[in-house]
Amino acid sequence: ILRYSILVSALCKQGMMEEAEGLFKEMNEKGLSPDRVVYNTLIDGYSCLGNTEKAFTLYQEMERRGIAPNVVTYNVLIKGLCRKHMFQEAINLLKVMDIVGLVPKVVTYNIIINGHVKDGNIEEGFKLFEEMQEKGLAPDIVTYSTLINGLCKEGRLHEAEYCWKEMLDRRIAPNIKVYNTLLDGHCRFGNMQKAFSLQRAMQRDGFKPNIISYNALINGLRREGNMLEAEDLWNRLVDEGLCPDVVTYNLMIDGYLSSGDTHKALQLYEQIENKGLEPT
RNA sequence: GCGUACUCGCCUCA
Repeated sequence: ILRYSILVSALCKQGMMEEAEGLFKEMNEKGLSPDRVVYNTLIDGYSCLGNTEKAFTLYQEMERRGIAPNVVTYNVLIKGLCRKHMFQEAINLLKVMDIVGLVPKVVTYNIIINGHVKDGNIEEGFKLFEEMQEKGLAPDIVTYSTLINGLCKEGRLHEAEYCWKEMLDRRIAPNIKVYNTLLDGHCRFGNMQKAFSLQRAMQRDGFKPNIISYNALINGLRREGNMLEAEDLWNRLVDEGLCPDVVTYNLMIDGYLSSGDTHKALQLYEQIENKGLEPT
């Protein structure tokens, strides 16, 4: 059953639900009854694909078979609802949890807050941020990162920095993801000076910029039409042992095309053969 | 063994 659940999880992450269902059937036929983890995994798979109906069908099925949903079950259901912007339904599930005696975790709130952020409604996110604390749940690094991300995406960088400081005041140690979030915020709104100084700060703090950090910076330069500096960064990341990924290629190709450098764009396009595809 | 945050695009929602 452990092997199955690992396999099912891998398939769900790839969105290969037919295959996952196949394994699920196979388990049933072999008389191995899928446990809660397997159900949660499948429900999560469908939630990620936006198939809420199927997710809820499985939820009902597990209840019918006497497998009690746990917090993770509700978390993944809530995630699916948030993805479809069904926030009221998500809140209703919180109530259901309460009725069945399950206590939402920080993760549960983080999921909903992120849903609001992706929906462009950060104010709702802050309301939940308050609410979770009233319930005695302490925001963690993901909570802060989610809120900082929301503020950054709206160009509210001062508030993002304030939020960042509050996080540090609470003795929550930053990680590379939060640094990248803020870094991208500065890049996105044209403050490359700040972005580079933040990059230095993260290094001082012991975090080596990763490919995501570089992509954010390159994207900022690309927006400014500064492909020369973008190339410098490309070289630097390679020097540091990082490998440009599909995103890096897409950004550079797009930048070269915008600046009319079709040749360079084509060169990169050809190099990409060994990798994944490119949109734009 | 399952769930939450960061970069281009896609998908999804309205």
